[in-house]
Amino acid sequence: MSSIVRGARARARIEVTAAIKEEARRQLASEGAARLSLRAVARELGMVSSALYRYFPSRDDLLTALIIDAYDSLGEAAESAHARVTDAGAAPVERWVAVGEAVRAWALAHPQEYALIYGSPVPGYSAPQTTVPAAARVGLLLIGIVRDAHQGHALEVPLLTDELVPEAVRLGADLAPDLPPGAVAALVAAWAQLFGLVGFELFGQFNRVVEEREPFFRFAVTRLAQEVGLR
Amino acid sequence: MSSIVRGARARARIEVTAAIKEEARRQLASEGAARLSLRAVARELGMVSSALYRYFPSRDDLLTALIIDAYDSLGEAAESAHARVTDAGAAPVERWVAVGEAVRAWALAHPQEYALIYGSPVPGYSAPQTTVPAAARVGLLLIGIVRDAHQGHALEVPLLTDELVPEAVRLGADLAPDLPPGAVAALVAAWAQLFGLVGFELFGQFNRVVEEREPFFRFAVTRLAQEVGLR
DNA sequence: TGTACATCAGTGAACGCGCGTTCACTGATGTAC
DNA sequence: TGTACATCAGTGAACGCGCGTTCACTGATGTAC
Repeated sequence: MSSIVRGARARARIEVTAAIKEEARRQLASEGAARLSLRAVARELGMVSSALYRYFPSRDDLLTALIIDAYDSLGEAAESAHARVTDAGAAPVERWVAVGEAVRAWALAHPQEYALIYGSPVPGYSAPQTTVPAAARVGLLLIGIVRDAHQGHALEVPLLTDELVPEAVRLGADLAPDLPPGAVAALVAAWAQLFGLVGFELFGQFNRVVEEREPFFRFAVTRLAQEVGLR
Repeated sequence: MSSIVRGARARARIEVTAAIKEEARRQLASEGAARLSLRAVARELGMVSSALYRYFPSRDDLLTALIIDAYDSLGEAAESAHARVTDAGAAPVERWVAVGEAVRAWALAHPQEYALIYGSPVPGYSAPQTTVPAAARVGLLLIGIVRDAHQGHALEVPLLTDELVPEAVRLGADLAPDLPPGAVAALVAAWAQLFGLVGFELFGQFNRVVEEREPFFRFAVTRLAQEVGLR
């Protein structure tokens, strides 16, 4: 069966599945993940709650689908921002900053979806392995930037402490065997710190502290790029 | 009335209030903030749920009390770790690292309380101003370390970008008028980034990525200290 | 020191609500011959 | 092309559960005289 010619059933299934996720995302935005309710989603769609079970075997499976979508949506936003500046010939630092700013912009535009993937875990729910590839996209993008800088001999490799050498070597072998371990270790730290900046702004820790958030973020994320060794 | 000689009522009130918070904290640890239930707390204490209303006018007020306690508990842990190394004559970088490690250790020991204060906001709840002083303790500690380094002429003041100067000046005036604005801006960024490292570890982003977490954290938090200008 | 009254912690029933999930069913869509 | 049967989306009722909050009450503790 081609992917275009389809029976009414197959087409309807795709559309209804999309509508369920869309409505669930809407409720996520106003209520948060903990209060996401299958019954409320069904009600809003004019269905009976038990009908949702034709599409998602349980509430957790719906959550998982939303999580994967959120990672993918964020990943796509970051990737396309990165592609835009790369095509314009931007240097590694600018590419790093562009990714950082895309992550921040996406987070501000989708706060509850951001909370779903980078906030406190939903109690009683543990994300299955299926979320891993989508979750890795931003990280891979950052690795790619550092790799390009390294290949262009434009990477100042961060120094390691003795104590971290074995773990840095292991990390390097896992994530980017072609990069110096010091760069990989600094990169992983910067990756976590980037989301620290975004989370603090989004979750209100900057209220009554930082006011001009855009320039502040640009300042901080540029310094992160330099920390990793980009110039 | 002295604070020691008290009637049975006053003493009982203090004890019961403490018992309610303690049990609530226990439930927080196993269920998370969103599932914290007054009825469950009362049940566990052998009381009737309506009796809790003699102590906390609503669920949100209980949450607020837990939030303040959590900030204070974290603040105390950080302050006493800091005092310990300071008394031993540690340099600013070591003091910074000690505070960072205390924050991480507290977070690992109290994950749900950490999530309550630094994780995604609880939907429908907004923290009142009463939480502010407790929330500021770690930040003030970090400012103090940078101030001491500056007074001892051991601070390498971070450079500002032109675009951030006005905000950095404002931040400086607000938080530490005696410090150079560049140091304050870098400090605020490092503060957010510190919690980014802790949050990523705690909320599972480091699973299957970073394995030797203690040396990794020490590496990253030491670099943060250097970023701020500590030597 | 004893008594009358005021305070207040805790009870138990109730209100009104929402939730996830199961199950037997109806009726429309799809498939094999 | 037409018919018999299989598939499956959606229904409606039900199960069993938990929640926050209010309210009139009882009885112990505290206070004033």
